[in-house]
Amino acid sequence: METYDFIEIEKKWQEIWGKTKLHYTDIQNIKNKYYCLDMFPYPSGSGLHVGHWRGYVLSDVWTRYKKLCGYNVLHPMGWDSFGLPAENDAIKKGIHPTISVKRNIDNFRIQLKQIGAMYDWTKEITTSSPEYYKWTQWIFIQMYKKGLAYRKKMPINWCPKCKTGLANEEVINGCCERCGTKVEKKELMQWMLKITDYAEKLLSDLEKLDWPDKVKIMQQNWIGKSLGAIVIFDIISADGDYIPLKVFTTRPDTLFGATYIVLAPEHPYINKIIPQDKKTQVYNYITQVQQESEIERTHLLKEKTGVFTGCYAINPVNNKKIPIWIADYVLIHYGEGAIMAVPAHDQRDFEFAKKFNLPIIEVISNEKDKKDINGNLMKAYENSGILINSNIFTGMDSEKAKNEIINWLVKNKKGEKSIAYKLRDWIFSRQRYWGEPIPIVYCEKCGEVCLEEKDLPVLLPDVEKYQPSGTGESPLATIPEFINTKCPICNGKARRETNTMPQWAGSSWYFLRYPTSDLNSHPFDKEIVNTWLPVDCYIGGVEHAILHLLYARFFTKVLYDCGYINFNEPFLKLFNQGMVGKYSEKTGKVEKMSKSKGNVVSPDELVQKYGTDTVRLYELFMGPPEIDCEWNDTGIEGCHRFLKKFWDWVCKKSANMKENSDTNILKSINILIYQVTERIKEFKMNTAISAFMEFLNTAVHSDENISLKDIEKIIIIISPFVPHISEELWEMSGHKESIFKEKWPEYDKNLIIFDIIEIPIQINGKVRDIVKIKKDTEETIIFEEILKSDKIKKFTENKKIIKKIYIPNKVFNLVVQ
RNA sequence: GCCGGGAUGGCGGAACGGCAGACGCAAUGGACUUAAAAUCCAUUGGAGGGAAACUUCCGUGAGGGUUCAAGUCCCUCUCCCGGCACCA
Repeated sequence: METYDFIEIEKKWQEIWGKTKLHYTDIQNIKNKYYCLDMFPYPSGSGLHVGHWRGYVLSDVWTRYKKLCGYNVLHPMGWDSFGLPAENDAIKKGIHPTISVKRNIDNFRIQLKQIGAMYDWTKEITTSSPEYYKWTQWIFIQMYKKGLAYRKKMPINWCPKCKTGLANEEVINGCCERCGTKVEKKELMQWMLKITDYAEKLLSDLEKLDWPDKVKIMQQNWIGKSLGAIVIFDIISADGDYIPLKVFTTRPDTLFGATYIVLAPEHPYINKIIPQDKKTQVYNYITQVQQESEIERTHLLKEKTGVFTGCYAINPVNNKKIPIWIADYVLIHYGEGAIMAVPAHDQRDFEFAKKFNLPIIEVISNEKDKKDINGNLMKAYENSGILINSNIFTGMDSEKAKNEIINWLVKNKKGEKSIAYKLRDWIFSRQRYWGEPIPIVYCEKCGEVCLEEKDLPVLLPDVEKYQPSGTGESPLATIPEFINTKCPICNGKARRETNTMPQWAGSSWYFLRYPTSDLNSHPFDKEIVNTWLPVDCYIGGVEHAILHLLYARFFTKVLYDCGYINFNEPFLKLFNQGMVGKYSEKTGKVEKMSKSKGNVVSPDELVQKYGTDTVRLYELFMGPPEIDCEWNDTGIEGCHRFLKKFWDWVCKKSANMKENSDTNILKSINILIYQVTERIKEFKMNTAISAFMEFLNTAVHSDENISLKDIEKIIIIISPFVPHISEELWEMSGHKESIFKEKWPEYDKNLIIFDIIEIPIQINGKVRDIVKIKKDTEETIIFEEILKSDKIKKFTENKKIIKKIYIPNKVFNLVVQ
């Protein structure tokens, strides 16, 4: 009998797959199409670790399973190769990003092939190649033409270390997502994408997606829709004029409790309304706020600060004159950048009112909350209730009052129903080198001009210095050959935009490019994209739950509205594999594997020692694929033992094959097929593997005969997990063609049912005996059987059976007293 | 603070409301071997009783509840992980 020589076997089959191109997809054949997509990696210099393997092995098992089920599967791979790390590397080591990226990609491709995964390498794409980013620029143009891309001077999140602006989504706890440096504010002209125009669609379309609830909820919260009202307060300005001021509130029912107004420090009205004598004080405060970083300003424990403007506003419902304040707890970019403060019913307003001694008027009754000795609230009451101190609305339920007060406001032209979203427009420019140049020029005569498709791609020029200037300009700004250009309209002198796009740009549409990755005339073939997309199953880490997935959905919706595609969601099903962590000596915690944490486990030695198939099996066996896990080397032995045992068993049985399998083993095989099929479908790969182990444990102890046909079924159903050994065993049993051209076997429904079953007999809920009996035996007959049992008699003697519960074929419970 | 998710042997983890701990690791004892590795066999949640076949009680983070029956459903709490964070 041959021994299991995994090194030879794996080498052999990876070579054969490379030659036969078995897993290359015929895009023209749209029958039974299935698009399975991995989130494409950023090709870092440190290569793949066992954490990367987990997702790729999972998607490969799923892909191979789908192929065996008769689907024409597209499973491509590519590189998200623009972005900061390559550029930082260039700065540090002086290697041009084009070169380091290419080297890293070549290395990644080799490492991915080591997994033995079924990628179609003819569809490979690289976001930093001009052939690709030409079309990223093209999409930008489409957005520009629709008015979805615009320029705005605004304070952006500035990372002093990366020397670039960051999207709000890239700021974690006030720090740079990438390097952890405290983010500062910097006023710069920025390109923005109007993702807020799509807030409602991005929110409501979540409903139709087969995504983990967790991710949907995260996106929901990120978009942050709030129903409320805009209320118009008239301001009496410094000059005595009345100026209408809009505020947004979700609690119009508390309008009678509004005791002051707060404007964000950036509110445009401030200049207009401040009386002369207050100017110094107010501007000092605003300057102070501007100097604070976002993290300081938004720190929750921070005491409220603010300044009185010296002006007043009129509450439209009761004509009360209330003071207008400026405070940094009101944010300019949300709602109207101004609020009506209701300290009795909003904790933030309450704290502010307490600090500055502003009046607190209760307008929702509540008896439950404790009050101090003077009968004052100790904290704001934020729930609903019955209105008090609210004129004609007094006595009304607050939910009803919301509508009634809005109606009153509408009737009196003092407000309206309104919706606010937390989602903000997407800051789309980066002051860095290694990204897609934004296809815009500034002409002396024509001003801002967007390029046309024929002008694309705007190529990224070679530079000698990658260092960002730090002034907020990209390194491109130092290259005259790049900047100086001609206006496409008047042919006059023009300057190029020097900002580049963020890393998220290329990954926002790459799934559209794969099916026709070589197409030169268009970003994608409309017809082919419409048949192959949306992606049927998207597999990747949960860390992209908000950013990447939201941006990709946004791009898809824009292209849909432009008529380029006929679907408006890119990913029908999403599966997030859990991360693989390991204890880091540096941080003293179990963390995601990374070079900087020093906790990376390379698969190389494991592959050498046990083989790819064993590593694949172990990656899946460690636990449920969606749950995070901690890497532990010791368990891998079990998976290797199993494969050796499986190899030996198949070899031994093959030497002595019979025409038909014997009853018991046939039954076990059918149960195995049933279990494995169901568990793969549910992505429960760990339990699918234990089903194989259980089967083998009984099979090796059975001397029953087994037929070739049945042994082949087992090899087929194990092949998605361990493709190399399966191909070898398949070939050894006399086949010339790849096992992946086979069909997934069916199980015989009649064979997975047992005729004789064991029914636990419970007394008061505790199992006291088990009876073996024919399936579907009548209750009365089972009961007679039960009474014969000595074990049961022990518990029923001198007792009364007051209740009998029989759950057919499951359990029999006697309640005795 | 708010929103998610979780807590089961020494460890990773199984369990449509129906025999808790499948499968694997580690450990212990044994077989084979000059010896070891590999392999195979047995034991392995805790406590008690029995010479033994066996048997009783307790056990799924804590405390309540629903149910004939709860790891699973409901309420309260503790701890851990993830996301958001002055969003009016």
